[in-house]
Amino acid sequence: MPRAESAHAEAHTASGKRDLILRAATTVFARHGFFSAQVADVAREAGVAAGTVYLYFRSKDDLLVSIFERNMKDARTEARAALEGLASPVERLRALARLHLDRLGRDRDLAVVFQVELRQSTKFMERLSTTHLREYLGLMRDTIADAQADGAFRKDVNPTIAAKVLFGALDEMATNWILSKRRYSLVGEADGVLESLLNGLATKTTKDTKENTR
Amino acid sequence: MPRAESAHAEAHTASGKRDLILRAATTVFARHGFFSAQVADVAREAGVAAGTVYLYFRSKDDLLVSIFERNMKDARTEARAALEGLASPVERLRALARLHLDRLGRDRDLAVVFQVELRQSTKFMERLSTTHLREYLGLMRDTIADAQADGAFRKDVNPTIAAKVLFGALDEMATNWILSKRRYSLVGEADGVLESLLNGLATKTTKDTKENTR
Amino acid sequence: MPRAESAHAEAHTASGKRDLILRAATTVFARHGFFSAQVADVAREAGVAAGTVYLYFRSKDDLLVSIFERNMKDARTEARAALEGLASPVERLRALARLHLDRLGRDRDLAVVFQVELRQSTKFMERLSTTHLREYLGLMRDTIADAQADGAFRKDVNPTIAAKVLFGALDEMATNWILSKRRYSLVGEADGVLESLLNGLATKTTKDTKENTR
Amino acid sequence: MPRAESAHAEAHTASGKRDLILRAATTVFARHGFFSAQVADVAREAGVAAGTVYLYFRSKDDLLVSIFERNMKDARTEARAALEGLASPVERLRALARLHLDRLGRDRDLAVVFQVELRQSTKFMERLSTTHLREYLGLMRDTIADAQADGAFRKDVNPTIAAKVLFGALDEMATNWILSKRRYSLVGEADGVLESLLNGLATKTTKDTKENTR
DNA sequence: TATGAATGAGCCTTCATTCAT
DNA sequence: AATGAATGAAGGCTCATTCAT
Repeated sequence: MPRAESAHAEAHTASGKRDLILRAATTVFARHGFFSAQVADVAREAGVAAGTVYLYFRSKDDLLVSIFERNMKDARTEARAALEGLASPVERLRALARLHLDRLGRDRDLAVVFQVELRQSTKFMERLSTTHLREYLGLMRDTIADAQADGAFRKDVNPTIAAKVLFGALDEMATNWILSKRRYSLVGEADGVLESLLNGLATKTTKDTKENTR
Repeated sequence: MPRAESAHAEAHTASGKRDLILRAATTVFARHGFFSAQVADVAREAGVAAGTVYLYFRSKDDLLVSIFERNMKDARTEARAALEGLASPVERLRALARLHLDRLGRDRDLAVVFQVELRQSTKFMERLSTTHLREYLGLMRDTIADAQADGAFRKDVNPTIAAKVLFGALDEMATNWILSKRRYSLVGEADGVLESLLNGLATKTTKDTKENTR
Repeated sequence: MPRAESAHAEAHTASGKRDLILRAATTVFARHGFFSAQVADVAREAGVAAGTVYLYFRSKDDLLVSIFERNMKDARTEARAALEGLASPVERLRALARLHLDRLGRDRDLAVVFQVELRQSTKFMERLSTTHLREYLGLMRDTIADAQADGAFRKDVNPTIAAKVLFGALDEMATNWILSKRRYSLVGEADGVLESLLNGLATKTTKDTKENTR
Repeated sequence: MPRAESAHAEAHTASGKRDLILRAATTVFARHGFFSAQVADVAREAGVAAGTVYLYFRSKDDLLVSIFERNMKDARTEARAALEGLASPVERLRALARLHLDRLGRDRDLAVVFQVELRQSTKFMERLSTTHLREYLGLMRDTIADAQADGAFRKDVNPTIAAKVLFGALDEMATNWILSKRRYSLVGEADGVLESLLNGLATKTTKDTKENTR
């Protein structure tokens, strides 16, 4: 997080104030919920006047969307860098899972906004899922397909379904973590999820029986 | 209002009108989103006056919570009946997954409310997750533990994590289904999810290597 | 209070039920205030259905007005009987004052309605003051004029003003009594008021000086 | 809106707008009654938007209470100044009575609010009577006690009762004045009230007889 | 007569957004 | 660029009254 250095220092640059407000919005939305939160609360948290928010954002909705866009952009950059050196598709999948949980686990307010507030209504959901999320799921699916081509993954599993299973599992880990009263490492869950999913729950004997016939 | 005829038949019993309103609320919340929807819309959809809603429900929030409670109760009853005859833990897990997706897949409006609208804010989320959801995850975890005791499942997987992975995967299937423009059978996804999860993505050779070392 | 015998017995006669509801309204209006009180509360207190109230009264306003009319009628009857045997105007005035405070002091709920709830708005006030109150003040004024004719009262005091002073003093006693946390006899205040007013506050010497010149 | 011109001059100071709204509320409450009056009416009368009222007042109730507080504060200031130069307790009592009626007589709308609207319910009444009114009655009682110590007033009258009689009499004068169709000077009634009360209604002969024995 | 479920008009209050300074 | 006072649309909820039974 580059802005961690000094929020005050950045307040004098245009993009610095934009980030300042976005950061405040994240905190406030996480604390009160998007609908209950007032734009005035965000402004107060950011230390600016209510009107100033509208110099940087079109609307309250735009604040929420911008939090998403901003962080997805960062996440993409981070992911590109991390995946670059990894040749093995399996390793890339593991890195993806760890990045996903690490990013949310580092910032609880952000996690709340991503896991709860962004799912306000189908209006947001559809908008998000048809763009970034589709892309993210696509990346997972492709990586899984690569692993299948490699021979590392079984070829008789639909990579699209497998990607959704993985994403869903990670998503659930994140949601559970923010709702839990216990404080534990979210990224620490990544290996457990992957282990379950890569090697399966069943013992070898079970695996041979044809259970999935109707 | 096409349902007005059948609704009329139910209108003469107290619980009939309550159900009528709950049904209308599900439709309206799914269509407009909980926050955008107006109580007056719900009333109009149900064919009653706005004030009548408040004879059966304390508040707009109560409508949302009641949709959840009502359906969880039904689901529990249905689940109990379905699981009764199944001795094998693995079969019970499969039944659970199918029931989960079948229930949501049968009623798209209900699915939207469950997958989107009920996750409005941490206020609802916490309330729901600390009661019904905890119980549901607990049932999955216990069934998985049973399978481990049976020897059907590997013992070196944490059943709590495995339960979350399964629930998360099913949840993601449901969310993808409602957001998708394509019309397909949601319950049909159950087997694919289970197959991925039971037998894992990895080929046997991959499984033997120690991939999950950091 | 004739209805004291048995409210239940009277519930079977038309006027009995009317009185029952009026009694309930007095209690409820005193407890919650006229505007906050709901017609349904009155009905519940009376042990009848909400709709039944409208068989006996035109509106909620009518309940309030009827409480007033009913009690003024009783008061008039009582006053006529009490004043009949009294020849001395001064004694009649004293009897009037005692009756006034005694009637309110016997029934705290009624007192609250008379001292507070009936003064809701100029709408009620004007209606009441142009009828019953005018008559009541007129009775006081005439009695004072009689006392002046008798030689018991000074002739250089305007009887209209004196009547208002007396009524205002009694009214204030009643209002203070209902707002006071202490429990004391309201009618017991009558003599003190009269003593102050008849003989004045000033000592004889003071009385001779012309203080009331501007 | 005839007052719009002068109002405009005040609109530029924060307290100016607050006063503007309070003034409008007094007019509207006097005209329609507190409960029938709408906040929107008050806003319209003040020439501001409905929401603006809530920038200066917490609630509709707060408007009513603020009218009271505001005027009691003014009245106290005025009374302190007027009483300062008066050594004689009797003169002070007379000044108090005249101030009381003069203040209400100068502003009919204010008088209506004080005499009628503020007596909405025991909720308001108790709140007001336990603070300002208690203090006001206390001031009257102390002044009467001073007059007794001076020898100007008889010592065998309870000053607390005498204070209530005086206050009640003034209060009744005010109420009669606002309900009367006739237009006359309210403050002009002060001397008549005091004359009655100071010197009493009874002639000297009557005074000697012990009428106040039961 | 009596019921009480149903009605629906009405209102206080909130708060995203604007705009004069 | 920044302010924050002002706006006014919008909606959840109440409750007096009605009416089919």
